[in-house]
Amino acid sequence: MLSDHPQFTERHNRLEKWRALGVDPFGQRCDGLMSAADARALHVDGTPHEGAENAKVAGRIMLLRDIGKLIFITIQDSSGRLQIGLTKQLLAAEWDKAKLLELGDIAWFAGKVGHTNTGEVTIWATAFGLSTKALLPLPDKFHGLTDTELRYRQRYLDLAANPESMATFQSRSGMIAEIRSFLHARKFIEVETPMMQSMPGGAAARPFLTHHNALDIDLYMRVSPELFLKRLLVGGMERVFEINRNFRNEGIDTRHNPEFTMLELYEAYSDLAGMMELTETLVATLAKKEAQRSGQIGDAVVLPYGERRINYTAPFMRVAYGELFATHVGVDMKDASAVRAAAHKHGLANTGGKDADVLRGELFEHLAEPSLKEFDRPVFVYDYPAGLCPLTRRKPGDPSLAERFELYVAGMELANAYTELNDPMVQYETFSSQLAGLPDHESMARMDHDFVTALCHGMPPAGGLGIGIDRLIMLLTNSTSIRDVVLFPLLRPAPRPAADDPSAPIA
RNA sequence: GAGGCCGUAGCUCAGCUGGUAGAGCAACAGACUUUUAAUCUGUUGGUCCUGGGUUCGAUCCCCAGCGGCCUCACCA
Repeated sequence: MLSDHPQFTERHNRLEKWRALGVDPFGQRCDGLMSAADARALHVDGTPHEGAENAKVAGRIMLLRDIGKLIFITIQDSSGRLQIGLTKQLLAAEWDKAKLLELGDIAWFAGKVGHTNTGEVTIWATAFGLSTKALLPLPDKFHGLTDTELRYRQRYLDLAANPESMATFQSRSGMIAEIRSFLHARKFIEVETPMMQSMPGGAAARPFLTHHNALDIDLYMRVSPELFLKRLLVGGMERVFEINRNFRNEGIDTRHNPEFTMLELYEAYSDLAGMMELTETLVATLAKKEAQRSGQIGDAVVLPYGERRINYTAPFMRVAYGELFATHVGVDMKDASAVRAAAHKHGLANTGGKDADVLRGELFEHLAEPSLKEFDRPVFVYDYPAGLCPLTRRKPGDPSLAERFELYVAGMELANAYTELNDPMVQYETFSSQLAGLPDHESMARMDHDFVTALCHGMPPAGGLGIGIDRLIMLLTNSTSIRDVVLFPLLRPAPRPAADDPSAPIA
């Protein structure tokens, strides 16, 4: 049984009626189509009721009003919706087929673009055909699909029935194209580095483990492309970027999906300041395009996000890590004993065994980071404690600080950038001390000898930047859950229907 | 991993101090040549998430499980 849906049989009967009329219900190629939006644009002031220009469109039947010898159908394609009028008078011999069309079917229509008595732009069909018979019905034609679980599990229904969802993913695609074109204009080249790695590095995150049969080795899904992209700097690719998936075996919530898309880029001879300029320009540019798309005019770029409105007009705010720390923890970050006392006071466990910078990081996360969601502008936080950033160059004149910033928008970490560390000896020692002090899953990075070797050959001074693409899309499309900007977010597998044989082999 | 909320027809949702369920849309039969979520007449459709318990009786109360959402924890 293909489907136990209660309407499947009725629709299958309808399919047989099409066959009886000599029509292949799973159609074929259709030439000369235009989009519904383009067809609509053929209707201008002065166009007569019955129309002047010819158009041919195809799409899914979303609404159908059968008034006897006249049928109004609203089709939807990726450009939007358009009304088709089918009359017995114009279609004569094809009328039996017109009466067979039903909601959810995919069909094409050709005719002149006119309008109805009430002014609705309408193609008065003189020819049409079934492109694909739908054997299952669409969700409620008015309410769409609201069940969040079904929206994620059956995204095709969400896209077909909920125009806002389609719009979000169209925006996503457009924004990623913008990012590529922005970087190409700045002479970056796009590369792809391994997603399956024998040693996961570049970020302190739990990896997924998998296995290669022929080589009989375990492999990790990457948590970051960083160490490979830097090898490319050593090789002479001076400006590289990758937009691709990272995989982190951690919790799932509104801001985290186990696989997520990162933009990571490296620019030789640049530094943290260069990355800040690039980030600010890129994010402000994208926000401006989105604001224009939604009809905003003028120089200010303000986009809604949940309950608040974020102003993306450059320059963004800039605040030193230590400044936020002093304000919210109430202690000078450089005063190690005061930091330890503060950690103890705020009940952080095992204060004794931890590195002082780890304590600083924890205090910051608990006390300072929450305040970042109060800002209605993007804010760069810079000058991080060096111990939290093993792949980052120290600040000239203050080795306790690292040349790093994070960009926070609406309290979300959106971007992370560094002046990259390129001293192989410092790198080696940092790796070593990180591995010695902490359990594996907490270590900031694992020892990667080949990476150290690469640095020995010389990596140019560089700035590096990572931007969480999903989060960026969330902010710009006003989506408060990452699952609304990831087409197929990870869910627990749906329970297997009882009728299925649980021992059936998986293809 | 912890807490809160939720799960009723294909979809969107009502309902009940405990007495085995309703509406709209969709579907089916019919009417209709200018509709706009078309309208009108008639009809079909339910493991009230699953399994226990309490009770004369559970969709409703209790416990456990499954799934989802939210908050927190985890988290370059």
